[in-house]
Amino acid sequence: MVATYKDIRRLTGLSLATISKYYNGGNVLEPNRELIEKAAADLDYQLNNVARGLRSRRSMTVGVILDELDSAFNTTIVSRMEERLREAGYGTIICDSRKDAEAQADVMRFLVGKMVDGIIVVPVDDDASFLVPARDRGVPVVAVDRLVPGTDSVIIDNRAAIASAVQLLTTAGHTSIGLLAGPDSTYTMRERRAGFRDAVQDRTGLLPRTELIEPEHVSIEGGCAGVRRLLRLSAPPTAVVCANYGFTLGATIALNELGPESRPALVGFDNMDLARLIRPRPTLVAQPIEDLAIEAAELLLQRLNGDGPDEPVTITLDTTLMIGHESTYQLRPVPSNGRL
Amino acid sequence: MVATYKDIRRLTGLSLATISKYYNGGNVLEPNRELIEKAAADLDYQLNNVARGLRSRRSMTVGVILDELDSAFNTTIVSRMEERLREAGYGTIICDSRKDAEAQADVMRFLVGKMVDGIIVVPVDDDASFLVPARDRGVPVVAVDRLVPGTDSVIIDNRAAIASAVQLLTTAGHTSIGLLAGPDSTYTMRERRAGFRDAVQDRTGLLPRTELIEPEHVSIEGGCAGVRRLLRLSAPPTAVVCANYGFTLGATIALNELGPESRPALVGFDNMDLARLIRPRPTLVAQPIEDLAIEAAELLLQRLNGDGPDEPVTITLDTTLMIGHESTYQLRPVPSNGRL
DNA sequence: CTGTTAGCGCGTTCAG
DNA sequence: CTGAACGCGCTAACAG
Repeated sequence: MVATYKDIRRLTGLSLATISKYYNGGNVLEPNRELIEKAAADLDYQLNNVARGLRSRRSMTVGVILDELDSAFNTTIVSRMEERLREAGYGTIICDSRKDAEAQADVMRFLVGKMVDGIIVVPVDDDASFLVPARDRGVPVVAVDRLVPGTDSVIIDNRAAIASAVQLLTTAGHTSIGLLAGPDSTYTMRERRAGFRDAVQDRTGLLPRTELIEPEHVSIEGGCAGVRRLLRLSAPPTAVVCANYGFTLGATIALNELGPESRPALVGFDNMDLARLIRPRPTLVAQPIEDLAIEAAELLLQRLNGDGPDEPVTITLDTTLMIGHESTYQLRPVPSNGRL
Repeated sequence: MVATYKDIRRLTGLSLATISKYYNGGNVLEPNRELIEKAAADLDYQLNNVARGLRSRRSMTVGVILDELDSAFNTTIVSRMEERLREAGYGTIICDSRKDAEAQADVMRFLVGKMVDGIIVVPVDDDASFLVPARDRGVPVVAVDRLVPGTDSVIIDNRAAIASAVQLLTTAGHTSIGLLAGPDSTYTMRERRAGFRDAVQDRTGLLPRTELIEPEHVSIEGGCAGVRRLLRLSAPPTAVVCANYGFTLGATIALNELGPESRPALVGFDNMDLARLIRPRPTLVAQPIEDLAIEAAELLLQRLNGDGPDEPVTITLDTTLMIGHESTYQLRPVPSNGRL
């Protein structure tokens, strides 16, 4: 049987109130303090945070809803959040929505029923109706990697991210650039695609040929298939930009099967470990994933302490272009059109 | 304010007991049932699992302690466990021990204080003393990927795993094989190293030269450094076996910098995604990571339902040797010594 | 500073 | 089948 205040009372003769005060930082006479500490040690006593939360209405746990668990992106997100949250005394309940809106709504109800004090979520799509249960109960929500109107959000500057990739390529002389991007239903994909269009138009003065934008299922397979499809075009692009990590993996796999001569330039997205594994060393748009997680956790903690901003805020972080081996972004042979 | 039974009572005129019964599968008269359902819908009522757990002494949450969060192995582990556990109604609190025994002990106390019903853990080392708080409170623990005496464990057959790699290499004619393995303090490393020794002796009739066993810091860097050190030996091995995923990555990186002629054969460990990214396609000892997670979750659920075996059990799963491009495991040039 | 008395939201006896 | 009463472990008023 696990020990409770009553057991400590039995051993010390003190009242429950005194014991409670001891555990809540109140002033307790030195001899009593010692009595309690001894009894607690003897009983191997452990505070019951559940009962405690019943009164204080704080479970000291937060829910984290990810759209998938086994991706490098979300792995880093979880890791950093858990670190920061537990530091602040919070437990982290993770839930995988598996990119399914219904599952996401289920999970939200599940977490609300678990009385979590706050929720961090990477939403599956733009439909924010799943947030209702949290709103109703005043549970603060922070969205990550998606802009959710009316809700605290921590995102990256997706348009600038893609623009930096396009700029690198156009500077290297590319004028025909393909993009591998997912459906517009996802915020990041929509933004990156728009960023691509704008940047290409901006840099080359032309609208990108629509064939160069390949809407694909967001996955490694999609990246493989997409790059192959791009290269089968009558006028294939000389460079390809990948709008996320899965596409980058897939495109790399597909390109590995090509000879170096016919290989287009490639700018990938995300994961930095990749840079060390693949030859030629890839050029990547690196997201500040850890900062994304830390900022989100910090923002939620502020809300939980009641000292956040009055209005919902949006925190936007910048990406970094990691230049790889030059063969990954330069034309080869290099028919420099004078831009470089 | 969030609704409680009392609010439902107010709207229905029923007693708390009846409402409780409704939510716990008891028989309630049809009209009353409808009353409750209507009131619950109006109030947007949500059962308070915390209060509920106070009495039932079940928090319906389990703790999962990993030695690191951002590794492909643990990512898969978490993903599958969360899936299975939530299916069974349990929330999953994840904690990262960061391969630190003290942090692990902290986390254990944290979880016990959170009244988790059970714990799944990938322990950092062989010291099982951190389990005491759980034992004291009768919280069932399942260890994953480590054999913990007296505790339910789900592991792979590490010796056989390495033996399969060695067998492949010796069959291909290799007699001088290096191993990249971590310190003996980790169960898996100890087992894989022992498996290596046994297998080499078994197959070649010789004890492996000790220089060929490189104890390294378990990391990508260790893999890089280890393989370079092996190749600098006066008589470098013609093949290298990696005892984990990090080493495999590191070794691959290091080998990428070598010309194909001087490149030793390589058998890696773990992650299957890797196989698709790297050229030449690597040969890998693939662990059934998902099964590891599922079996562990299943075992814990049994314990939570009180219908598990009387004694602690050990579940051992088998690995699969994934043959990559033949250049990754065959001698080149092939001085077949008649074994093949 | 300490003890007493009420609950927190819900589950579980018991009567009825 | 339903209702009243009590208790889960702890915190928050208030008195002393």
